[in-house]
Amino acid sequence: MQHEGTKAALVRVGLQIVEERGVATLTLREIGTQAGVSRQTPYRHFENKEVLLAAIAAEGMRRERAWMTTALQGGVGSPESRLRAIVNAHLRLLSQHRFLYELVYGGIVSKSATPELQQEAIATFALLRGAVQACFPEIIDLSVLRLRCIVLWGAVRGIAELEMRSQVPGSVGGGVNDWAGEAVSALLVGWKKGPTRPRKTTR
Amino acid sequence: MQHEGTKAALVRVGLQIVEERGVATLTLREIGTQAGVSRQTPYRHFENKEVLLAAIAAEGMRRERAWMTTALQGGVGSPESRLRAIVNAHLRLLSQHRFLYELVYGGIVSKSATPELQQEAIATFALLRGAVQACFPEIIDLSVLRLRCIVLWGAVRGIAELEMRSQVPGSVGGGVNDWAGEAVSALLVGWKKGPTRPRKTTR
DNA sequence: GCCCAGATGTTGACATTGTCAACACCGAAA
DNA sequence: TTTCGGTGTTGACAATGTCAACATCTGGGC
Repeated sequence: MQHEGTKAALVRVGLQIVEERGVATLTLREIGTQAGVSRQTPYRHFENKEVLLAAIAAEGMRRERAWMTTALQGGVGSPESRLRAIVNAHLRLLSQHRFLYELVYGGIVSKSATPELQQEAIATFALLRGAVQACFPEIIDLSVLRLRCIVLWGAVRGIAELEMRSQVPGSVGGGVNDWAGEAVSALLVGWKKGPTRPRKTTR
Repeated sequence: MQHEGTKAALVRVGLQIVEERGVATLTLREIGTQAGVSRQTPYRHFENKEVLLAAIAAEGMRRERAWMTTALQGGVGSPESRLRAIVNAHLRLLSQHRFLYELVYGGIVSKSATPELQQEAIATFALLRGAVQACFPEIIDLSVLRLRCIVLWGAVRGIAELEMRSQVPGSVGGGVNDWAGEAVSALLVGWKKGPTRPRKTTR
C-alpha cells in the first residue's frame, strides 16, 4: 500500500482498537490522535460516531465473507458440508475476533446505518441462502426457502450470542462449534425427514 | 401497595422509562428526579448505573417467567405444546415489551452483573430445561439434554434477535412467532427421527 | 433526655466524550 | 489572482456518570 488516505487510516486505527480492547473503550478522539490527526478530524470523513463504527463493522463483515467464499472455493463437497463451512466461517469471526464480532453482530450499530453496511449484510445473507438452497434442491416455494434460511441463520446467531455473552449457565465455553453443528444437523434432519408442520400458531 | 420505598420507586421509574423510550435514552439523573429525589440519590441504592439496569432487567425476567409458569399451569397438554408455550412466552416479551426485551436480552447488562439477575436467568433456563426434558423422556445422558437445551434456546433467541434488530432482509416483520415455531418443529423432528450425529468438528 | 452511628439525601465539582462553530491552509478551477 | 471546496485545527458546550463533602434524620444505648 502507498499513501494511505486519512479516511482509511481512521478506519484502520478504529478497527485495531476494537480488536484489542472492544468497542466500548473506543472514542473518536483517540481514533483521531492515534491516526496522527486531531480530535475533530474524523468528522471530516464520517458524519458521526455511528457511521465510523459502521465502516469498521463493514470491514469485519468483509473479512467474514472472505472466509466464507474461501471455504467454498473449489466447489467441492456435499451441499451440507458447504453449508457447514459457511457456519464455521461465521463462528470463526466470533472465536478469533470476539470484539469485532460484538461490533458487527452485537447490535452496537444498526445494520441499516449505512448503505455500505447494508450491502454487506445482504451479500452475506445471499451466500447463506445459496448454500441452504443447495441443500434442498426440491424446494420450489421460495418462501419456504426463506423461512429455512431465517431459522438456520437465527439459530447459529443465537447460539453464537449465548457464547458471546457467556450466558450458558455452568459452561466453561468453547463448545460453540459443537452446539452450532448440532443445530445444523438437527435442523437438516428435521427438514429432510419431517413433514412441513400444520400451520397453527399456538397462542 | 403502601409507602413505596425509594429504591423500589427508582426501579419502577426506570422500568417505565425503558418501556416508553428504550434504554438508550435513560439517564440516572432523570430516574432520580422523576422518582422525586435528587440526581445523586440512585447511588445510595445502587452501586452504579449497570446495577440499576440489572435490577430493571431482573424485573423484566420475572415478568417473562411469570408468563411461562402461567402458561404451564394446569399441567395439561403434550410436552411439545408445553415447550411451545414457553417459547411463546419468551416471544411475548419481545413483541409486547420490545425495549424491555432489548435491555434483558440485548447485552446491555451482563447476566452476571448481579446475583439477583443471575438467579433469574438460571431459573428461566431451568424452566426451559424441564420442558425439553419432558419432550425426550428417553434421554439419560444429561449432557445430551443440555446440548439440546442450548441449541433450542439459542435458536429461539437468535430468531428473536433477528427480528429485534430488523436484520432480516426484505422483511416487514411480524413473523417471529412463525419462525420460532418452525425452528422448534424442525429441531424436535430432527431429534426424534435423526440419529445422534457422529462426533467430528469440521475445521 | 442526650449522643452517636449509620442510612439517606442534597449540592458542588470534575473528567470524559460526542459534537458544533469558527478559523486556517491549500490546491485547483475560473 | 481570486475563489471555493476539501481538509485540518482549536475553542467551546452540553450531557452524563461519578466522587466528595455536607446535611438531615432515625433508632439504640447511656
